[in-house]
Formats: sequence, structure tokens, C-alpha cells
Amino acid sequence: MNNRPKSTHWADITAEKIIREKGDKELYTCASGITPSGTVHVGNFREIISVDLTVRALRDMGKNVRFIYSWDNYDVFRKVPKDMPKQEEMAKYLRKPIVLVPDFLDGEESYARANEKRLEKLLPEVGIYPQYIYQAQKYRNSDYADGMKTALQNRDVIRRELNGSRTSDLPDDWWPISVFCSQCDKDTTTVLDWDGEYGVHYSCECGNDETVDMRKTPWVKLPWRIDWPMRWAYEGVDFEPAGKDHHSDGGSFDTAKLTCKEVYNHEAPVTFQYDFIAVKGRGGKMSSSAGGVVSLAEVLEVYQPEIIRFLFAGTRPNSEFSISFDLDVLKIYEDYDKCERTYFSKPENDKQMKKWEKEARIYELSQVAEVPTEMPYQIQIRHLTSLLNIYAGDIDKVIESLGDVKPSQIERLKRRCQCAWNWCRDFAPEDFRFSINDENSELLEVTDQERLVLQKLNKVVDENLGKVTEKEFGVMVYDIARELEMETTVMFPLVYKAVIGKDNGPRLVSFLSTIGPYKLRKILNRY
RNA sequence: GGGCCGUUAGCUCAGUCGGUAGAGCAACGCCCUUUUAAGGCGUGGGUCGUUGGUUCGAAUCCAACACGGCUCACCA
Repeated sequence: MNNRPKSTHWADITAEKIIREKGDKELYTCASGITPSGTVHVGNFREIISVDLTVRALRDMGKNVRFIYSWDNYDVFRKVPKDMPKQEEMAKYLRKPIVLVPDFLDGEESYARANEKRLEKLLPEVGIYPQYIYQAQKYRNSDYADGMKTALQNRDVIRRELNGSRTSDLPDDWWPISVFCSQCDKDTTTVLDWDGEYGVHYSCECGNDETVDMRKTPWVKLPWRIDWPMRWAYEGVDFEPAGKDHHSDGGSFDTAKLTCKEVYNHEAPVTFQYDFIAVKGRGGKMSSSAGGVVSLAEVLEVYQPEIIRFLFAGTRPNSEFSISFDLDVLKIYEDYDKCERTYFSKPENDKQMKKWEKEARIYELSQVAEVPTEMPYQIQIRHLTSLLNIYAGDIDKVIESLGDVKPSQIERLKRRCQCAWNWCRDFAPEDFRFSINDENSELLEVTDQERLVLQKLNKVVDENLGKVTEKEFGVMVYDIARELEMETTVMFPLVYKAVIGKDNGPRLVSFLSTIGPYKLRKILNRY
């Protein structure tokens, strides 16, 4: 026996590492969190799903796991996001905790809550169910009073630790806590003294000057670099990944790790660094201030939930990748389908088995809920967009036209249709959009020979389409060109023009047979 | 300045227990009487950034260097 991982998937390797470093435990706590100071974008989502995948890996090893997600809604509101209305109104709330900023968009109880809700609603769609912890509630309830007291008691230790990675030392009168003013709600305060227990004396720029008891007041909190390790200890966190901005030498993970051990007497969690997500085919970079953020909701418009999971499960966390809205979307769907086919086909030999295991693991982790026991209905997304255009986005009709969809496959397929249609409408190149003409469409001005082509085509469609094989029908279509001694490069654009009002379109023969004789006759009869 | 990541086919990348160099796209070719956007099959193509080291054997491990990117040194 050895400790060799059964799987070489990064989530399984991470899970093994957690067990190895934290020992065999009754319960493992995996954590993630973010400040809801703006739209939670897909870059932030990477952390959540990284934890989810690791949690699943641990559970697959039979472990009991708690997945906590911290909403840091007691952080200071420091910048009005550019994409928000009522900028001046919002600016009045700067330096107050985010939980006190009103929501001018949806009328939620607070701006923080609005951002939180948008994500909380969506996570179940991608199969993620964390236990949410709201930091404002924890702080206001004085749950961290002892944690803050510990920080104050270790003021010098913490200062030394932080100074280790600062360019200028913290001043002598620095305190490891921050206070929101009980009168004006802002953090424009200065801590003046601490009584050695729970009493903190502060003054505020607004003129307020008072001493509060951390056990009874909702106004005191820890600054980030101390807050983080305090909560690791408080919740007993075993695993928490972090973005590369936290993971440099001297970054917050670095100092938090020190503080966690020396002040809170708890080993820092196992971690890894994840890279950022770029956005492609939509323009702009993803940064809250630049306003180019892409939310999970927007990604879900174009990608099926399992394909979003696939994207993250199939990429190592420490490498950067793009969420694409351009033609890459087609490729990603195809990659997913290929992975799915692999999962449902038995490997033939040992060498293939190794590859298969890796693919299969990615497929499993990509699933929102249980892994399907039979192969889902596969249809090339490119073809699907054509069908959707033909049926003008009527998904039920598209599925009906396929004819061989099992009831158990319908739900997933519908979702794929919806995503494909959204993509077609909102992101795809113009080539991917067309609509079938009908008896009311504008008539083409045609030469006598062109009219003859359309008439012959009409006759072929009328007499044969649907009655002979597509191959036979194809021969007949090409025969028209031959008979009239016309190049297909001349004939086809004419047909496309008559049928969809464009110079080109999907491969003609199969396209015509998909449209079917009924619709085609209506168009061609008029020539 | 510190740290992290990357450098493999024309392009995008996979290859993480060291064991004959891989995929997709592109190119080229073939098939379905068929280049107009949905098919199938095949072919070509790489001194694996550079130099050195460990090893029977290195894309893979180690060291140095080059180039590229990100990040920290304010705050969260």
C-alpha cells in the first residue's frame, strides 16, 4: 500500500493534502468568502467552485465536510462602483459598512444583501450549497469579542508581524482593531485606548468620543489581515484557497498564517493560489472598477451549468483561462460532449484507462447533481443554432423535430437549447442568425433563368422532399444546376436569398430538408 | 526589489508517480455525383525557451540564465 492518489485530478490531490496535513478528523471545514461590494463576478466564482470541487473530493473519500461561505458585509464601503446609478447618493455612504448602504437598484434591504442574493440564488443551479455566514451579523452580535480581545492583548506581536512586510512601520499608537462610529456609522475614527479587557475608547471626526464594550457594542471589528486568521481559528478552517493577490510573499495570506499560529494558536488552513479569469468575446477586462465584470448569471445565459463546472473542473486552479462568448463557445461545448462520450465508453486497454480515468473524473465533478446513468442527448451546438433559427427560437418545436429524444433527456436538452439560442441572439457572429421567409416576405426580383431554378427546385421539393432519402434529394438538387448549366456558386446564393434572404447559409441540401417541404413550398410557390 | 506562473506543431494548449512527443483548430489530401456554415476518413508538421547537472533514460527532477505575464510591498 502507498499513499498514491487514486486520481490525479487537482481536487482529489488537494483533498488528500488536507487529510494528510490536518489529520483524520470527524469534520473538515472548507471556507470561501468575499466582500459583497459589487457584482460577484465569475472571477470570484472561481474561488467558490474551487472549494466546492475540493469539498466534493473530500466527500468522495467518505469525509464529513462543512462548506462555509463568508459574506464580508461588515467591510467598509470604499468606492462607488461605476456601473451603479445614483452615484452621488451612494457616495454619501462611503466609509460606512456595506451592510448599511441602501440598494438603489432592486430595493433590497441593503446594497450588500442585493449582491449576496444575486449569487445565493444562482449557486444551487450549478450544484453548490454552502453555509452562509454574514460577518456583519457576527460582529454586531459580538461573537468575535474574545477574538478581538486576543488581538488587543497581542498588539505588539501583531504589529511586529505586519511590519515584517510593510515598507513603513505601523505607528506606536496603532491598535489591531477598527471602529465604526456609533453616531455617524463611519470608520473615520481613532482608537485612543483600551482598558485591557473589553473596553475601547475612541473618537470620531464627527466629534463623537466614547468608550464602548466590545461584548455589547456592534461597532468594533478587526482589520482584514487580522480578521482572516481570527476567523480561521474561530471556525476551525482546514482549507481555504485564495487569489494570487493574497498569495504573494508579504501578502495577506502570509501574515494571516503567522498571526493565526502565534496569536490564535491555530494552524493556518491548507490553501492554494488560483489565478484570475479573463473574458473573451465580450470586450474589456474583468475588474469591478472598470465595469467590465461578467457575473455568473451572464455565464449561465450561454453555458449549461455542467459545462461551467466542466470549465473549472478541467482547468488547474493556478492557470489563467478565459470565459469566452465568441466562437470558442462552440468548441467548449464540443469538448464537453467529447468528455461525456468518453465517460460512457469503456476503455479498451490499460494505457487508455489512465486517460479515461482522468476524463471520467472531470466529467463526474462537472455534474450538478448525480452523474447520469445513461448518455444525455448530444447534439452539436452549431447544428442546434441552425435548428433554433429555423424554428425561430421555439425550443419545443426544435426538440420535437429531432424525433428521438427520450423523456429523461429533455430537461438537459432544453437547457442547452436555451443557452444556444441566447448565444446566437446576443453573441454569435451575424452568420449564425437568420429567419426563414414565408409567403409574406418580399419577393426577389429574378431573371427568367433564376425563376426557372426556383420553379424546378419547388417541383423537386414538392414531389420528393420527405419521401426520398436526403442523399437522393441532394442528387436532385445538384441535377437542377447541371440541367441548367449553372454553377452551384451561382445557384446556391439564389436559393439562400429566396429562403432566408441572405447570400449563404448552412449546407444547402440538409438545410432544405430540415426546413421541410411545407415551409419551402410556401416560399417557392410564388416564383 | 520580493514572490508566483508560463515558455511544447502555424495557432490554442494537454502531457504532475521520469519510460517511444499528444489533441483540437488551421493546412494539405480523400470519400459521400457536393467548397457555399452542421458529415466521415487520412497526411504532413516539433532541436519540448537556453545552458549545465542528476539518471540506464528528462518535456517531466535540480541549478543558473533569457524572454513574457501576473502579484505584493496602501486598503480589503
